[in-house]
Amino acid sequence: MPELDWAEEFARLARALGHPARVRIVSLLVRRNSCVCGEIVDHLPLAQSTVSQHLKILRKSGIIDGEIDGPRVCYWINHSVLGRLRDLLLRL
Amino acid sequence: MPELDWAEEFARLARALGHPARVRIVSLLVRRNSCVCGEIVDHLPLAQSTVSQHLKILRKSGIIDGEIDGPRVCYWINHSVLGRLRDLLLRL
DNA sequence: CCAATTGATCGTCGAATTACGATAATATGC
DNA sequence: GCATATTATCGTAATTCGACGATCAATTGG
Repeated sequence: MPELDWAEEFARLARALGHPARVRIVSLLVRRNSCVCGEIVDHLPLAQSTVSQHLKILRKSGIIDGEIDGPRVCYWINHSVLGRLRDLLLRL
Repeated sequence: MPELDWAEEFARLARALGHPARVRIVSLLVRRNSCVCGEIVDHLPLAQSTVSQHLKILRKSGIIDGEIDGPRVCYWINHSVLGRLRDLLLRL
């Protein structure tokens, strides 16, 4: 990852949270510590493929991490990245 | 404005800050208290019309307010809305 | 090894975003 | 009233987003 202007870094993180489905996913993961993809799909009124795309966007932003766990994929919050966003917002 | 699900409210505010130019505008206004449109344009590598569009997006989100001041338009941060976003992020 | 389960990826479509130049609107100052 | 300055809006083109169904890939259980 090349070094990023802070405004770009902030914008990238903000944009990752710029969709209600992604906000709900993050909120769910914050409350659950970790969650398998299928459970996340069950919590949203969206097709599995759509949720998968949102998960990909969140993962690319660094806000969540994921790992294969048997036939499933487990996701969780990357608290240091989320903390970074909070930090950037507080000192904006 | 109809009542909004909190995740949608959060997403709307996050999306408003989901572009580096808008982050820079907000940052400038935080530091300056208030600023006339022309000064904002001078701080960004973008055409006047593009900056005007970004200002409109920020105004629609509620994060900034604006008021005509002679032939100019003065913009400033709406701290209660920005505070609301901070609050939502902290208790996410 | 096969069928079933789980999740990612592909292809596609309509809608939204971002950028710009050109133009319109408004206020000021002469 | 008129020219100037300032900002918003319009029209447009290129790109990205968001949604879906269909399909592919990988793992598990039998």
